[in-house]
Amino acid sequence: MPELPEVETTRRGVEPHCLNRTVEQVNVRDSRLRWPVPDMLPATLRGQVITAVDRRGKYLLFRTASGSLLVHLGMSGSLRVVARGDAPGRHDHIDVLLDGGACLRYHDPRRFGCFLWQAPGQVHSLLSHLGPEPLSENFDGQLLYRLSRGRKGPVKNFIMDGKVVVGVGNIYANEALFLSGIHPARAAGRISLARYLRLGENIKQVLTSAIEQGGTTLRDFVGGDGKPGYFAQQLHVYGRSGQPCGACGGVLRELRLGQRSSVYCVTCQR
DNA sequence: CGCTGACCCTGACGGC
DNA sequence: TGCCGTCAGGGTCAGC
Repeated sequence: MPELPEVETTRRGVEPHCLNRTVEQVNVRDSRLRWPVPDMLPATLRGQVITAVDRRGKYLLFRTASGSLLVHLGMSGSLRVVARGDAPGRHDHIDVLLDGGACLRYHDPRRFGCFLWQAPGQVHSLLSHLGPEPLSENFDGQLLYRLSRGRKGPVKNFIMDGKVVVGVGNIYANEALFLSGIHPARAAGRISLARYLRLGENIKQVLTSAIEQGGTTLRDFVGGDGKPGYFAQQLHVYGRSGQPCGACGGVLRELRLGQRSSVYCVTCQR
């Protein structure tokens, strides 16, 4: 479900309800996520004050003095604030009860997400090898150009590699490549600096725009405040295979790269 | 080191 | 109506 804009939308939605709140209780109804929810997590988190809600790539970090709750939403996860006493539904696996009456509820049908603990002063191994944030000054086309030299794999897989840059998932990879006029299957190492500079800017632009729109709602994504995102209306290629290209009118084609669908325009993208 | 494919899991959807 | 195959926004890991 979520790419970086959806995770950031979730972060912004839940942050006001969590900041400076004390965790009163953690209820784990199903611990079988991507990795099991640690047995120690509820007791460790109980009584702690949430001092910040941060994001690293597609991970959310709920900071406390004794460590951080590390949450990933996987493909189908969502985190919402509900009223305490709101009955949990199917796939509502975890509740974090906060003082003041709010409840942070983790929902994840496919259970590809995770709910883990990061010790204070440490960086979890899941985060330690991540590349730069795409919206930071540490990321640009220069970086893409430098890291891509000699690489034969498709550029789409390259920009979705979390060791290169975090947060670029299938939707926005497709969109950024379209905006940049780059064919998704082109070998990453055979793209010029000038084109990577454009791609870097377009990645920033498409992610920023999606965040402003509250993310892309496909199926049932909702942000932390329960509202859907509106970016889907602006998608140029994702989910539009067989439809006309908005730029040239040609029919958009689809191919599979790394087990993921890639939609592109044969005329506009080379 | 880079790349490919299997795998984790449930649900929605299309074809028959 | 039901069964079956396919696909879905994530990422890790093994193997070559």
